[in-house]
Amino acid sequence: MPKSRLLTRAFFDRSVHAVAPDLIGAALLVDGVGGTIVEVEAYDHEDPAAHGFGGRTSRNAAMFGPPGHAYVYLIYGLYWCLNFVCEGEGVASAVLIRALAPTAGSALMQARRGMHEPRLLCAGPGRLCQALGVTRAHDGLALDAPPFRLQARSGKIQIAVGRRIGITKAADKPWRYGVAGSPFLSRPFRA
DNA sequence: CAGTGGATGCTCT
DNA sequence: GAGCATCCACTGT
Repeated sequence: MPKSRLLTRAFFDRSVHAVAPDLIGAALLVDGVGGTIVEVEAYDHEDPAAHGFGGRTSRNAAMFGPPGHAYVYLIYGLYWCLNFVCEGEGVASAVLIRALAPTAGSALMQARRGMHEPRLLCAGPGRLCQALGVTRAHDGLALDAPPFRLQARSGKIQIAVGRRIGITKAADKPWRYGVAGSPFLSRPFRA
């Protein structure tokens, strides 16, 4: 087994704009199922597009909790989205996990998704939560303990930057990060 | 390929 | 009651 550094709270207790690109290439497993993170977006506490911007509510409570924990919410009444809480407790900044390159548990992911094309198993925030079985039950859970397992990126990689997807407020901010050439992105990065 | 619209339900105003 | 950090099926080139 190659040695691997697990991501703990200290990793997330930094600016969300530093954490987000550092998550590209990291391994994310939930109950042993998952893959390599290839796309994320940063949402900071002064960001009108961020759920925590308007203050604490019952939905976004986990965003105001300690760093290194999950914030999971339901979007469009249909799909779950997984975030990693960053910066200090009470700051309400988080990284949205948008796409993985599947590496573990593909059969289970295919069954959960009801489809078989590897490229689309985890290509999008809703899709990857469906594939990994992430639901409201994971909201507020620590990321350095089961069912989560997060391993730091080992090698050096080239990280692409672009505008965030699917939002109307602060849509011009270049806070989307990813692996430019990956076939597992929710959408390609513009050249 | 690109573009459009429906599904579906929770949260906040 | 409006809006939503989405996805899929379907249309038309």
